[in-house]
Formats: sequence, C-alpha cells, structure tokens
Amino acid sequence: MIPVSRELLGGDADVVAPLLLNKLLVHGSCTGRIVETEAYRPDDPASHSYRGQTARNAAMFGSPGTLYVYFTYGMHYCANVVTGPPGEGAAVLLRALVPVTGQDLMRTRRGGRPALADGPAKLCQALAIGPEHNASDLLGGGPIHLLDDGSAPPAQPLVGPRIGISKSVDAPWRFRVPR
DNA sequence: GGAACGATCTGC
DNA sequence: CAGATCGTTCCC
Repeated sequence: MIPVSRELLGGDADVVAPLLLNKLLVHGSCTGRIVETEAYRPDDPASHSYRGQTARNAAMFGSPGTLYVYFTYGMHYCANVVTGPPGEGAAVLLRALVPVTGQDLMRTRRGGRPALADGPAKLCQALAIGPEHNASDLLGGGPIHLLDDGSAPPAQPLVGPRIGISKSVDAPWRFRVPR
C-alpha cells in the first residue's frame, strides 16, 4: 500500500486517466476503488482550464497529484486529480468508486440511499470531499490520499465518450473497469 | 449590472 | 423527464 507516484501523474490526462483505474481513494475511515475516470486536457473546450487560469480553477494549474474540487449545478461537488506538468491545467475527473471500507459511514452520508459512489457528485458526498479540500495534495500529508495497493489497472479498460458535457462529446476520454 | 449555463442527482 | 439551486463566466 503505497502512494501513487507523482511521476505516474505527470503524463497527459488521457494517458493517466486509465492508469488511475483500480487505485484507491482514501479519506479517513472510508476507502473506494476508482472504477471510472474522465480526462480533461487543457486544449479541450470542455475543460475548466480551456480559457486559462481563474480563481475557481487555480488548483488545476498546480502540481500533479493536487486535488481539484469544483462546485456545480448549485449543489454538487466533483473531484479531480491534477495531471501533467505544473501549470499545464490538466486533470482527471473521478466518476465512480466501488466502496472498500467505511460503507456504513458512506451510506449515512448518502442519506441511506443504496447508490453510494457511482457518480462524480455521489462519490464526493460518500467520502465527504468538499471545497475545504480543494488544492490539497493527494500524495502527501493531506487528509485525502491516492494509494496503490498493487492492483494493476485493467489491461483492456472500457473506453467511451465523456458524459454530461456539450463540447467535444465524441472524444473517447472516459474509462471504466470492465465487469 | 445582468443573464445564461453548467464535468449532476433525485423523485415523479 | 424536469426541477433543484447558485457560483462562475461572459457580455453589455
């Protein structure tokens, strides 16, 4: 059980996104295995970084391994892992986790609903990831950790178009662990 | 200063 | 399938 290497996260977002599959996201007693990711490159019109750095997306321009949390639809938070060299503005959206530890707490945080972390906003709610965690380091002494337990990413991840965006909808930058 | 629009989720 | 709900961005 070791932190994901910063080197691994230094590549292009669409290369790193499938490599994050099967890694673990840990916050306190709650752990989830990452089973769906989505790449956002800086040259992508659908990326928050496309129009340059702003107060909202500043964390995206940090070092690889930085957590970028954003608020959307007036009620939801979503979590990204910053990738690429510092200042580039690339990230991988975490879209789904399979709960590994802390299911009871996750269920409580999810209001008793059965779906715990199978969506980008749901996983933030389940792991209690919020704006206070924006720009924290996932590979260091921060509250949230990105860990490698030795499980390899899938040899043949399912690849498809991204979801919930209106630009670059055809780019095959969504990755999933096959079941 | 104002309006439009979301990297979503839920309940009907 | 539409409503919730508000920060960010962009345009005037």
